[in-house]
Order: sequence, then structure tokens, then C-alpha cells
Amino acid sequence: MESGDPRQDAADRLEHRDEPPIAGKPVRPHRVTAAMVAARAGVSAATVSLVANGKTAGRVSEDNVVRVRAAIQELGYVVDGIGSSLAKGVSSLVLLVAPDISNPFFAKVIDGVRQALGADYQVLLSVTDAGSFPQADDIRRLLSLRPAGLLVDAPNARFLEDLSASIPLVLLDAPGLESYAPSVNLDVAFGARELAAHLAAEGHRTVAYLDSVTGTDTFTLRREAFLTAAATLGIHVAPDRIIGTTIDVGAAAAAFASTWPAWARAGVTAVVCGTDTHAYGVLQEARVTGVRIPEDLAVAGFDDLPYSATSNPGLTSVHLPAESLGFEAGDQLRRLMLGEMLAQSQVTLETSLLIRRSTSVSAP
Amino acid sequence: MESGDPRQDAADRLEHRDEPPIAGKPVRPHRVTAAMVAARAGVSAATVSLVANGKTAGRVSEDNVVRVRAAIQELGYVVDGIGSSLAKGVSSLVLLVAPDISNPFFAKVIDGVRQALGADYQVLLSVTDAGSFPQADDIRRLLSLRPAGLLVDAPNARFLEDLSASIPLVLLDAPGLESYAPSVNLDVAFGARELAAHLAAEGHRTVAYLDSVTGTDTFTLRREAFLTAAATLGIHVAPDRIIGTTIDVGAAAAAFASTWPAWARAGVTAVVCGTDTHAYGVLQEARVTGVRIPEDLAVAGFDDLPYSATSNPGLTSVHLPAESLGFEAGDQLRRLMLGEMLAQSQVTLETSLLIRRSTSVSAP
DNA sequence: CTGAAAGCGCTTACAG
DNA sequence: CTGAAAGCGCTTACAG
Repeated sequence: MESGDPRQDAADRLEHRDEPPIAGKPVRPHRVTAAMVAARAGVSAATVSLVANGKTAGRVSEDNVVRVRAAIQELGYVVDGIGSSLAKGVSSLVLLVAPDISNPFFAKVIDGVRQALGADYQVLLSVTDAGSFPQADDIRRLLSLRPAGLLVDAPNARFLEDLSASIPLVLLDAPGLESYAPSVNLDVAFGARELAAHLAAEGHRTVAYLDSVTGTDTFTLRREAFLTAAATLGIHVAPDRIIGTTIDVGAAAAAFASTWPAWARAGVTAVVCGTDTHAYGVLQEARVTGVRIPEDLAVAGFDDLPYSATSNPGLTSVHLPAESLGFEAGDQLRRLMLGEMLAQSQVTLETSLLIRRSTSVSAP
Repeated sequence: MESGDPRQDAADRLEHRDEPPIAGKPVRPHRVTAAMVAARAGVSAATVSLVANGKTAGRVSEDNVVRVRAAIQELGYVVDGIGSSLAKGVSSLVLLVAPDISNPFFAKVIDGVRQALGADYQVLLSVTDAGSFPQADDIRRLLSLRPAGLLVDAPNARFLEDLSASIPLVLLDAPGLESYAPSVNLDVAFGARELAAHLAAEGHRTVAYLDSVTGTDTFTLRREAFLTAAATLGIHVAPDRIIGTTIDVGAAAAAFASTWPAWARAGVTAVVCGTDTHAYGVLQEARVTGVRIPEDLAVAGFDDLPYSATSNPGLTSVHLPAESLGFEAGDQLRRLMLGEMLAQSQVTLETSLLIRRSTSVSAP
């Protein structure tokens, strides 16, 4: 693990702008500027700017385009983002603010965002303490970087009040907050109703609900939609059969372990979980306790995380289109940043129920 | 879910810099500049800058400090990051580049980084497609934002070659790459040796290894350190008893399911996993198959994720100090950004073995 | 202690 | 098609 003399090695390789932080001679690589490119190509800095930004159509002679491109290549010129942003009044940064990045679901959302925004924007994630949103102060400093746009995932009203940003802004997964900004939401209610119908069809009449206690609106929505649909289908979910934990397999398992005896006595035959993660806890604890899934207890969740397809048994889950969520939000934002009108400022994406073995013996 | 008319609501609230993207009257909130503050306070812009940056000691009269502060308050002035960066030659951005953010481990690393860097720097996460590093082009564009420093987690040599950045740079979890830049590493070898000793003490002689197939050096290090220590302790790990999967519970479970019969026949009594996530797959599949943990098979992992303490049975794991990793790296970087010398450019953090029920019936 | 001025690197009307 | 010039918002020697 220890290399010869890492200290000296590092000093040899590192080049620092001002002073070499470790040792050695000051290396000061001078930034390549548009002026340098211009000099080399025998044109003005204005022309270099035009070429570098691809705005040459009818404004720069083919000759000069070629000459400038060559100079850019040779010198390894990259347009300075700071200078450019100051002149343009806006940077090419898109800031993505999210409370929970430790989630395979979120990784897919990001993929979607990047696809929608392409190479024209640089997507950076605002990093905050786990589960929380940046403070008003942090926000102000971030906005002083003049981002081209802002994407906010699963926000709460308080954060949006503080924000009051005057830049293109799109919300993701922000049910009930559509009044603050254009939003892309998931129709979790639809999946919840499908799930209720499925459980009813499987003959379940007494059901429990394991909720998520994070204060994000989507969980309230999932629960209420399920409970409402269940009620109309003759499924009974007594209030004391609704419990909640954080989004953590262990916490869910522990909660299930302590409540299951009472639930079993009450005749509960199915439990719906606010997230797949909660459901994993139930699946696991059920195995330990010898509760057979789905014969003794049917289990279902929301999210359709990758693992739900490969778990044993597979987990029935309401599929949420993570990548589409990111893509649509990115696409809306792109339009806003281009100054286009939004055909619809509120997009709702469909969800669907994936039936697997955890609720149905006949599932694949 | 549908509010009255979300489209119109959004239009009412949004204020956009250039044109209102949806409808309504153009609202153009003029940016508050230092010049405006100066005018209000009856001083020059230079004085405003001094006050806003807290460089007043012996340079601005108490009177003016008070007056400027008041004007800043009243106008809600925030120093423009772009203008400031251009003048200073560097921004207050710290870029964190990492291949895998969907990991509770990484969330803790970030917490550590933020603690070390405090409010003086803005930490933003470079977002790339899952599991990959930014391309050389992306890097160039990011560097054109003139970040104050760069933190790179679990890099590979190729990325570092491409990078060749001339700004303060610290690597995290980059064993064997110390020659590229100052690094903070984890002494995973120590934990691996502890684990080998523990298994030897528990009487295991025939052991299997479930590796991670991502090409990150830490996994090679974990495996080799364990195998080397095991060999000296009389533990036998036949080459064909080393298998690998991606970091995914389902994949690990499937791999274990298909190999276990052969392992059992060969007399394997313990399996060491490259990550706790792999181990969860084994724990789960073992339950399904009726393999008793630890009586029939001892299971251990690396990472000590939160769930390993609450799983059933608890998972024996090599604890990796995620938050310290982030803090130390952030601290080193802070020093570099301040132009300080680094006392040591290579820091290695201790790891430790946490013994739980998955390897020891007598564990708590 | 204070302010005028130069300069950071770029983009964009503007005049030619 | 081209370039000189102004300007984006700030910071920092510099002269006073």
C-alpha cells in the first residue's frame, strides 16, 4: 500500500496554480485564452468566440473557421466558463437539488436528466446533509453562480418558499406543489389502486400498511390512494394496522417483528409497504419467523427497485418510471432555459403494478 | 393530485430572467450589484467588496463597515460568484467526482467532506452515468468553471491520466494511485487480516470468497490481503472457490445459489464477501435454502453498512470509516487550497473488524 | 482609511 | 465577413 515515497511522487506530478503545496519548483501553467488563439490564427478574439460557440453561420469565412479550429486544437483551448458566464449573464450549469441521493431510484433519475440535457449543460448535484435540503443561505450562494436552471427533487413547501428563484425551475416528484413551478409527477395513485384491486382479487380482506415516516408528500399520496381504493373494494385496514418506519430494511424488519403477532391474531393476510425497501425488511423477517410468503402473508411495495425482480420471492411492486421522471424534468427545463413556452407545465407519468410471487403463487 | 389549473398557477408564480416561459407579464428582477450597495452606503465599490469579504481589518473604518453592512442587508446583496471568480481567478466551488453515489457509504463520505470544508466552499457532485467517470471532455468543461479544488473518489489510473489538473486535488480510496496526488486511503488490509484471524480462531479451514467485479482497486486489495493472511493461518481458499458478481443483492444471491452445492460438497464452512451488499445476498439465499448461519456457514463482509448491525443475524464486517475518509480528504484539500504545505500527502485510516452473529454464535 | 482604475476572459452589438 | 470597443461584476494593487 505504501509506495516508495508518495510525498515526493505527488510533488513531482502535481502542478498548482499558485504555489506548489508540497515541494518543488513553482509550476504555473498559463491558461490558454481566446486572445492567444486569436493571435495564432491571425484573427480577432471576437472571431474566436464565434467559432468556439458554433455561431459561424454567415458570420465567419470558411477560411477563418478552419484556421481558428486548428489553433484551438493546437493550443488545447477551452472556453473559460467564468468569463463566458459573466459576459452572457448565465452559466451552463444545471443544479440538481435532492434530499436523498443514496437510492438506486435516484441514480436512474439522474440518468434521465442527463439524457434530456445533453452536452450543452453541466449537471451538478447539490450535496447536503443526508435527507435535508440546503438552507436559504446555501441557496443564495448557489444561485450566485448563475446556474442556467434548477431541478428540485421531492421538495417541501418550505424549501420552495425560501427559494423564490428567478431562474428556470422544474420540480420532480412534488405532488401538491405544482403551484410553485412546472413539475413532473408520478401518478402513484393509479398504481396504488391497481394494487388494491389485485389484493382484493386475491381474496385479501384484512390488510396492514407499513408506511415511510419521511415527510415527503409522495408517501402520503401512496397511502391515501391505497386506503381509499381498498375501502371501496371491501378491504379493511384498521387505523392501528398502519405503522411507519424510516426507509431502512433493518428498521422495517424490527417493526414488523414486533407487530406481526398482533396482526396475525387480527387476521391480517397482506401488508402493503410504502417503499420496496420497507418490504425487504418484511420479507427478511418473515423468513426468520417462518411466515410463508405469500401463503401466510402477501407483501407488496412501491418503487420497483432492481432487486425486487431478483429477490426470492420476487416482490410485487408499483413500478415508478425513474428514468422517465428525470428525462421529462430535464426536457421541460431545457425548454425553459431556451425561453420556449411549455405546452403543459404539469406532467404526470404513469405507474404500473408488477405482480410477482410475493403476492401471487401463480406469478412467474 | 390535479390542482385547479396548475398551468396558470405556475405562470403566476414563476419569474424568469428573460421572458416568462409560460404566460404573463415579463418580470425582470434586476440583480443587486456592489455598485448599488456602494451608492446606498455612500462609499466606493471597493469598500463594499472589502466588507462583503470580511477583509476590513485596518482597511475600513468602523463607520463604513456599519453603513455597508446595513446597505447589504437592506438590498439583500449577495456577492456575485461569477464576477468574483473572474476577478480572483478561482471560484469557491469544490467538485466531488465519484463513480457510485447510490451507496449509503458514500453519503457518509460526503458528510465528512462538508464538515471539513465548512461554509467557505460549495461542494458540488459531478454526476455521471452510473458507475463511470466523466470523460476527458466533461472534465475540461468542469475545470473551466475554475473550481477551487477537486476531490476524486475511487478513481482509476486512466481517469487520473486524463485529468492532469493543475488545481488542488485529493484522492479518496485510491490505493496504489498515491503517485498521482495526495490521497486518503483505508487500511482495508488490516481489517482483512483481522477477519482471517477471527475465522481461523473459529475453526474454519475451508473458505470461499465472493468478490466484487467492479474494477476498483480496493476490492483487489481486500481479497489479496484476506487470502494472504488466510494462507498463513492454515485457511484454504481454492482458486475455484473465488467467484465474483456486481454489487447487487440479487446477483450475489443468485451466484451463491448456484455455487453453494459445490462448496458444501467441498467442505466450505465460511464465505467472505467483498462488500456487505454481497453478503446480504448470501444471507438471504441461505435462509431460502435452509442453510443455517453461522452453524452451517459463516458469512462476513466489508463496509459495515448500517443495515449490517440490524440484520438478522447481524453481519460480521470490516468497518470502514466513511465519514473520516471524507473529513480527512476535505481537510487535506482545504489545506492545499489555502496554499499550505501538507504534513503528509498520504493518509491511511484504520479499519476494524466488527464481529456479529453471522460468524459467531456467541456474538451479541 | 478611501476611491479611481485596471484587469480577470469572454460575448455582443456596432460600425465598417 | 471582420475587428475595436464596451461591458458583464468583482477584486486588488496603487496613489493619496
